[in-house]
Amino acid sequence: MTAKPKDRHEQLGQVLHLVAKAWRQQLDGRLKPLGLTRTKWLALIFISRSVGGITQRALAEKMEIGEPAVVALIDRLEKDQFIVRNPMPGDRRAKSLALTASGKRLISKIEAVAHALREQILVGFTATELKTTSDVLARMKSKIEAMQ
Amino acid sequence: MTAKPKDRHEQLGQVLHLVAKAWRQQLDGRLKPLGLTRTKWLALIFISRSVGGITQRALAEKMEIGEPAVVALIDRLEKDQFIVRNPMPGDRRAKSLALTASGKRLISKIEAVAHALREQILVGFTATELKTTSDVLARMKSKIEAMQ
DNA sequence: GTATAATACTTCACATACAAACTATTATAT
DNA sequence: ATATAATAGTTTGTATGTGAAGTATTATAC
Repeated sequence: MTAKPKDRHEQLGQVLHLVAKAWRQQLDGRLKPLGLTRTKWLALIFISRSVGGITQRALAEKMEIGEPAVVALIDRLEKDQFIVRNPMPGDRRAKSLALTASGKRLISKIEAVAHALREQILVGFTATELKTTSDVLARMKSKIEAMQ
Repeated sequence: MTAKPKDRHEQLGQVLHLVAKAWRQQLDGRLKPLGLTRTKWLALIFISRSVGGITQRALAEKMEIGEPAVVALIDRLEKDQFIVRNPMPGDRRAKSLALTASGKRLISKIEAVAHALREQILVGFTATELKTTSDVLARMKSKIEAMQ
């Protein structure tokens, strides 16, 4: 009795989670000296990449966390003086998040560290391997998301 | 100017995290009707797979979380009556974790749900694709872990 | 054989997530 | 035009994580 193809990949899900976790932990470790936690640097990156301000609602969606989590997160980042809540022109309900000068200074350091780590991790794989992996992961993501 | 190979895979890290997250969220959603959270069902699986009891320290290592997190987790699982803390023969410092009858009943349901989801996600990929992806992810994990 | 170090668990303070309920504002339906 | 919906943000309660410090027990060094 030969195992079905899929059975030979029972560990794939496990490995997937472990790699993702290890990657995050490496990045966390390297950004910690800058006084940043994962949630904080992720938020800073999303805010910096948005042009003309971003609402808390939009940030919550990009980060795939809830609005209450964003409220607390923004509270902390504001206390750190990395960002500010500005009024949103045309909608008095919403707030427009923006980096402070101090926050902007951080961003380039964050991006540099993330880029260096990615290079370190991806070196040594063939273009074909990386392409297949990217494709498979992207298709898996679509498939999972299609499950509602 | 052509992009270097690695630059074409800048999104790989992002996709990797998003797939892992989507997968976890699907599983979370399916196990929620059983009254379980991710941390709880993960702990139950590790405990059930250990023969002859497992210490909190060992569980923390398998789950890759800290000991204080395990203490709180075991408190909750004990309150749910899924597990019990037994004295560890030969070492009065340690506790031996074991499933209750109720906990054992849960395990088969958890494993069935996880297996069904994995099947759903992995169907439609070729054996080659899955093998390459598994290999790449496993090598990435080793490489990251070798960074200390 | 006792001082010291390591180990297993716990507690505390805090960061971070979710769900549900609340407030203020804006949009929609009639 | 006003009653009703939806939206943006907040608050609250609970679950879950980390780091630092504490307690009890076991192992090690001399």
